[in-house]
Amino acid sequence: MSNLCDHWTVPKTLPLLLDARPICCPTLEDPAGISDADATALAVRLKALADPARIRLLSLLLDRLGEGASTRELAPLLALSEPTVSHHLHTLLNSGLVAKDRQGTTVYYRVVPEAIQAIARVLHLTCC
Amino acid sequence: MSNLCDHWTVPKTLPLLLDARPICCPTLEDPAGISDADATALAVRLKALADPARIRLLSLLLDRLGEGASTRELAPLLALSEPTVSHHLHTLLNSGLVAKDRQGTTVYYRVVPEAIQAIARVLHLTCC
DNA sequence: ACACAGATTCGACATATGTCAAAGCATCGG
DNA sequence: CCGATGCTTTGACATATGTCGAATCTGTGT
Repeated sequence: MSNLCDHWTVPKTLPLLLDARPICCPTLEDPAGISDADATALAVRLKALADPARIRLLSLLLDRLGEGASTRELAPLLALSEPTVSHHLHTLLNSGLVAKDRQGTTVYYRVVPEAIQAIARVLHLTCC
Repeated sequence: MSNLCDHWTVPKTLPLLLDARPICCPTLEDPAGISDADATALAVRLKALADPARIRLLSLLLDRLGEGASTRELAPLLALSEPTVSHHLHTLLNSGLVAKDRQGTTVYYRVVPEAIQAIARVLHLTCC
């Protein structure tokens, strides 16, 4: 379990880390506040996190930080079908919150803690 | 503007602060990870945050930390109708992210930084 | 009581989202 | 090459969400 190769697929759709710009940027005098593009980019990440099933999924993956877990393994723990779990994992993958690594026929997903930290940092900087 | 009375309405539907339990709670041996109830509670807050319009709304309110702003004032800045802005403010209010204070006929909304900090803390503790 | 200004609620609509069963892919072992 | 195993995609469906115009409500002043 510990000697898996490190072929973790980094998602391409979104950068791994946000550029940590807070929601309220004091140096900008932009009267409209944060830009629509920045707001949308942040919303995409938050949306990926904002679902009970995906939060429980992340929770389970955080318990298996080194190894990761497969769709087949996760589905019964969430009492959801495999297609549904696959769909949620896809969402998490697209937003950079998890990475995947194919090991033969089974695909292992693991959490990407830096991505969660990045969101936490944005929110923290917003209200420091 | 600075001598407004402090009648800010604290929302009743959700506690002001989360109980700051991380997504992965190492002290629990719960095989199913975070409980469904906790996951849903966290998801409700994140969902409130996970929308571009509401993020921009918070951004604008963060620029007026002391005074707050009204629906009428905010709607043109977002290029949205007043009912829509009212709806978003209601969502933010219900999740504890903003508070409101009626001053005559106009209602002033202000951000509740502690609520955002609480979410940031949960995410930070999750991946520390 | 009345009219007005501001905010919210209502009704309607289009779109997005979560879910599953069934079908389709991909990889490994004979 | 073929079957078995695990994962994903597709199609369908119900529900949730964002948006607006119109109607309604709430408080202020005359």
